[in-house]
Amino acid sequence: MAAFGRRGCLIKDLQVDKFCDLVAEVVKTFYSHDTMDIYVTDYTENKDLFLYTDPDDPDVTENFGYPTAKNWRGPYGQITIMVHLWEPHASFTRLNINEGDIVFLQNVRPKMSQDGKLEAAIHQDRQYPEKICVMKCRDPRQLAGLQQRKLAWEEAQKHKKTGDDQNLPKKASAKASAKRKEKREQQRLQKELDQRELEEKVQASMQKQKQKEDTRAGLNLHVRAGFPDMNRISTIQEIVRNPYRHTTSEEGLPVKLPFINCKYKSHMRVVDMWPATLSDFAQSKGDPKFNPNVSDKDRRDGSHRYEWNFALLVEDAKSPAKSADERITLTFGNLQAQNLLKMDACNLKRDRTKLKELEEKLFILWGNLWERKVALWEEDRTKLPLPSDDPRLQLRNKPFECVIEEYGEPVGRGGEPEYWIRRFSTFNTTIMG
DNA sequence: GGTTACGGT
Repeated sequence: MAAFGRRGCLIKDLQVDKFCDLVAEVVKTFYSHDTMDIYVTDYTENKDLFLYTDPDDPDVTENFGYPTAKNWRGPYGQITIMVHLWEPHASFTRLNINEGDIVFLQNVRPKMSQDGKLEAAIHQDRQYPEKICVMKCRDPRQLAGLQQRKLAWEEAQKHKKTGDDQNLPKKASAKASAKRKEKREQQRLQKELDQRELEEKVQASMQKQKQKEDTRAGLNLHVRAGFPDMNRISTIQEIVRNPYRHTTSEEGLPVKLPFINCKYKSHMRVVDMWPATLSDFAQSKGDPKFNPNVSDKDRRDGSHRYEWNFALLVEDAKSPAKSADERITLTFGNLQAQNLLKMDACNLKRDRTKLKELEEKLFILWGNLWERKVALWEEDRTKLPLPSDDPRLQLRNKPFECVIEEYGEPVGRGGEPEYWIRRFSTFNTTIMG
């Protein structure tokens, strides 16, 4: 995965041929057969950019021989750069990005146009031809900086029009000067306060926005996933076929790794679970059936030491799985389950209160899936999993956002494992009770 | 790898 914001910079700092990443607002798009131009701004000024003049600005009486943009709707000034997109970025952008969107642009290559105006291009990645370097930003922290610069720019434009900064006296006594200094200091403090307030407001509004989008996407707001700045949503296919598993050995031979330690952000729906008895979701470490390598210590106090041990079968929120390879199993050991449930394992066969609590928590996650699983079995011995849109299932559950962690489980005794099993679980994902 | 602050497909 590309390092996020490694070469992040602002339009004001762009230099020809110095690759960089930008977070910017799309103000205009134009496409033609297999390329696309996007005009983006991050509300910082670069004097090498094309000057878009405001036709309503009385100060602009002539354009000094520069071309004007007649139908330009703003923003005016030198804060917008044209970025020329080559495939595959062009198609992706044409389908997924609209004017007004905030985008994260990777590997932007600034260049000079023939008439000396700063422009940029995103070329096809030679090493990974499928890689898309245009992403829509949703994350509050990434958006906040841009929003602040936008507000600051708009504020500055307003002042420019009313001419506030021209009312300062040209000459002043020392006393007046000191007074002005004090006033400036006050203004500075006030500005700092305003800024902090603004930041909080932006944060709050972004969070609200994210919630709104999640609601629109039909996501379960009671399940919270960490890493809010990870906004690339992976599908099961992408996770299963992670291209980074294919690599090269020291001898230069192709190698397929059994697993990769990495994390994905996903939108998932639960379609089955294991084991088939809810009270078996926690197991005693002293039980040799569950823990074959049970130690004397475990056996001694085993009856009091319980661990979570269950699995969930999930599929993509957007597309009901057509085949088994469009689903993955999430495995929950003690740590992952504690994080998901915010509950400690215990003897669920004895503690009915905890069992009820678990049932209620998991209901939030999987809706009526459990009761349908039980009912279908009792009706005519129908077993899950079924396709999630199977009418018999009458499934009423909401997909949720989660961080999925991929890891390898070593198999074999002694030091060197004989082989590894590729496993998935959730990470930093919690059911909010 | 395409031409000029439009063109709006």
